[in-house]
Order: sequence, then structure tokens, then C-alpha cells
Amino acid sequence: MPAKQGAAQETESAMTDRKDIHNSDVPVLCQSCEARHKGMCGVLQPDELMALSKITRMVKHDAGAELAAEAQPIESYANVMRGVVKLTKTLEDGRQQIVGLQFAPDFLGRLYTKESAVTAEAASDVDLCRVPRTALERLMADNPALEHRLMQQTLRELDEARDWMVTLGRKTAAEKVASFLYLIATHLDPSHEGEAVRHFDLPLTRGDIADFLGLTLETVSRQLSKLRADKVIAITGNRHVDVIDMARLKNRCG
Amino acid sequence: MPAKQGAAQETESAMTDRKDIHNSDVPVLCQSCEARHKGMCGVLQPDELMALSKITRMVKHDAGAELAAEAQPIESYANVMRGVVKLTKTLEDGRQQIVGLQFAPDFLGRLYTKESAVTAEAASDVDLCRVPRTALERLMADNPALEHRLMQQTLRELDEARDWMVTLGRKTAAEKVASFLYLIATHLDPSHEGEAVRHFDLPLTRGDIADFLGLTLETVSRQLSKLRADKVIAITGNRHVDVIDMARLKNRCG
DNA sequence: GGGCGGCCTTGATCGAGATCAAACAGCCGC
DNA sequence: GCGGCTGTTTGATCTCGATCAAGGCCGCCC
Repeated sequence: MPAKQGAAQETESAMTDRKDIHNSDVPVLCQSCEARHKGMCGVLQPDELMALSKITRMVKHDAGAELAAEAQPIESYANVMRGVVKLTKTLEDGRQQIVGLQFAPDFLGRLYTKESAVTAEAASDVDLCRVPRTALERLMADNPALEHRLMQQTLRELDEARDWMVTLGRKTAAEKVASFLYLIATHLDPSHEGEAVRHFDLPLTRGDIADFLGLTLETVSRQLSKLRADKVIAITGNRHVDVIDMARLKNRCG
Repeated sequence: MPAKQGAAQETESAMTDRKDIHNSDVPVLCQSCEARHKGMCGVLQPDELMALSKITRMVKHDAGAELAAEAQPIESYANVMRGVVKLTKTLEDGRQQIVGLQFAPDFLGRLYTKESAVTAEAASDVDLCRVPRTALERLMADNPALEHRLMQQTLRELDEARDWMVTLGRKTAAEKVASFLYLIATHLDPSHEGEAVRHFDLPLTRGDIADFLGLTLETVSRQLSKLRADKVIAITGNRHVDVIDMARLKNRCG
């Protein structure tokens, strides 16, 4: 059981003027999200946001905060507004595997089941828009279009999980690390155009990357050093990555 | 490119009396399925089956037949009625990973996308109920309950994919093989009660199992030999498995 | 029957990545 | 400045599973 780095402080009060926002008729989710994601807050559309505006809560979490625990009841769903959330599973003896990463504006939470099958943890500092479980389920019951959009995200997550199974099962350590960097480069793009961004901060520690790739942190470190020595990337201050040659990085993905 | 063992013969004519069935008002899907799966044919319910009965086709495929190819357009969806379908992904150099197994009465096919992201291949002899793509999408458009049921299966597949990522990323060869046997034991149960069955035929060759587990076929063979030597299982005729000690098998899953 | 092709098993050796170990950099509170 | 803490790098060694290789079993076709 590793100690939690950042306490799971549910700092709703960290929103400077949350009360004001909630007393107005402007939906919170929409306000903070619209600018960033082209008028749609993750899966929720303006009218749905309006319907939920009185009961959603913008919540900030520090890196390391546990947002949901394996085999624990789910009380609320959320939209990731900023930052990265990692989904992990752990074997009894402590071996851990990251089974998914969620970037803004992903929806967070397993629908239609009492308990979470994964642990959700803030990988970086994150902002979430929380929606109580029952409220979202009620909204979904008479809003098939909403369920349809959640279906789309679920299918996309399934595609991504299956892509990752190839990486886990069949790629070498060097290919795994290259694949990880390429994944981050294509997912961190704030404009979400699918274009790879060539300049970013890693949202995960070496240990987390290892848990994502099914490697040890030493192997991850060595492979990153090799990519640096080969002038495919440059790393500054442990976390910041410059992709010097995106084509060569892509080639190394296997 | 390995040669296909069984030709992908789309033997619709293999149904002895298919024409008769289609000329009657009895829905094909329902007839063959109801007995086996308690009145529901996979995701389709009696009234939906009735609506589709004129355009569905019962199709038989031999083991090895390719049902859908990576990056190829999807023309029809299907329900697996009998047998096991493997979903695979292949890297350019030929390395292959099985990213999913579908058992009766699973729904088969990626909704809402033009091209398949995986190759679907009959692992054993299979029976499928095919539904043309457009017909199912039309039915789904004004039938939210149907999409809801497909959502349930998609979420279950996502859970299973994530479970398997732990196996691929963090388990030893011995644990992987034990996990595979346990998976098959719990999924092949025709009554689908979730109970592990202790007497079954492997639907996959050693090579396929290796592709599922991210191992080589030699390692799979050695681990099976070890389980046999340790009297956890007995194997007769290469394919048939008797689980002698289910608790001990489960213990070895890691 | 005999030969052939799939599929499986077992043995010998090799190497990629794990493990063990040491040291270093950045950061914070004192 | 200094010690302690977290996260990272690098080196040395070991081990599990891959690779290379040979042989066995079984069904099928000539």
C-alpha cells in the first residue's frame, strides 16, 4: 500500500466564487468548459447542463487524490475538466496496472453498476464537474441522446483499451515507451484535433508510466534516456518533453 | 501472413431448411436462440426479432473463417449463436494479439463507425445471426431500449478488456495460463450462470492462447504441462480439459 | 499403407527486462 | 545552509520467457 502523496482534499471551496456561480442561472459546467471545448462540456450539452446546473459541483483535486476506489460504491459521476485521471487495478500482492487514462473533457465513472471496478486517481492536479449519480441517471432515463453520447465515449474507450492490449502483450520495452509518448502527444492537445503536439509535460511519474506499460520504472527511465541519446526527444526538468523528430518517434512505436 | 486453415465459406446453404424458416413468420434469430438463452437472442428481444425476422440470416462458419477484417468496411452486425469468435490486431511485422473473445450470445460488431478496428475470426466452428448494418441502425434509432442493451454489453466488454490488461501487463506466464483457463471455464458455461464449468474443450489452439496471453506457444505448452504435472488439470486429446482442483486453479491466477 | 502437414511437446541456449544497489537532483521546511 | 524526502538515473547481476531445434502424435489424402 503506497502512501498517498496528495491528500484527497475535496476542496469545493477552492473555487473562489462557487456560490455566486450557483446562484446565477449560468450552468457551471458550461461556463468553465465552453471556452475550452467548443460549447460542449464533455458529454453534456447546453440544455442538459442547464437542467443540472443547480446540482453539479466544480471540484479541484491535487495530484494523487483518490477519486473512486476499486470495489467501492459509486456516488457520483464527473466530467474531467482539466488534468489527467488514471484508472488502476491492483492485484492482492500489490502489483498494479493502469488500465486507462482520462483527459479533459472525458466523462468519468462506470454507468449501471453499483461498484467501481477500478481505482480512479488524479494523476495531475485535476478539475472535475461532479454530478450526483441519481441525478444523471434520471436525466439519462428520458434522454436517449445523452446515453447515445455516453455510448460513443464507451466505444472509444473500448477501442483504446484494445489498442493498448497490443502494446502490453506484443511490444518491446522501447516500443512501449515510444507508444506512450506518442499517445500523450496525441491526447494532450487542448484543441483536440487529433494532431500530435510536440511539446508537453508528462502527466505521470516514471513509476506511473511503468504501471501503464507493464514495465519497471528503471526500464522506463533507461528507454527515455535512450530516446534522448538518440535525439528523438529532449527532456528538461524530469517532466517536460520536446519531441525533436515526431516521425522517428512514431516509427519506434512498432 | 499465415495461411487460413478453414476457408471462409459463407455457407448459408448449410442451414438445412433455411428457406422454409424465412418464409414463415417465425423469427429465425428467436427460434434458434430462445431455447439456448432464455427467450432473448443476445441483445435482441422477441418483438425486435420479429421486426428483423425477414432480413436476418443464420450463417455457419468453419473454424478459421475470417468474419471481418481490420480497416475494412462493416456491412453487417451479428449475434454469436454458437462457438467462439476471436478479435485480433496485428502489427506490420506480423506480431499478433487477441484483444477479445466473444461467446454466445454476444453481439458482434463495432457500432457507429465505418471500418472495423479489429479482425474477427471464427476460433471454433460458429453460427452467426447476421443483421444488415443499416437495418439494425434503423431499428436502434427509434428504439433506445435496444441501444441501452448494447451499451450494457459494451460496458461489460470494456470491464473485461481492462481485467485482461492487468493479466497482460503484470502477471507471470504461469498466472496468465491459469487465468486463461479460468476465463474459459467461467465463459463456456452454456447456462451462463457465471459458474465455472470443470470440464470443457479449449476453443483455441496453443498458438491462439499464446496470442491471447502475450506469450509464445512453447511457453503456453510448458505451463499447461506443469498444471497437468501438478494435478490441477488433466488434458486429453490436446483440446479437452478437466479441472481437477478449481480452487487451486483460481489461486494460481495471481 | 505410407507420406505429409498441422499441431503439440520437450530440451538447450540466449537475451531483454527485472531486480538489487548506489548515488544524484530538485524541493521544502527548519 | 542543511537534512530529509521524493523522484530519477545508472550500473551490475540474475532470471523468466523467447528463441532455436528436434521429435512425436494424429488425421487426411494419395
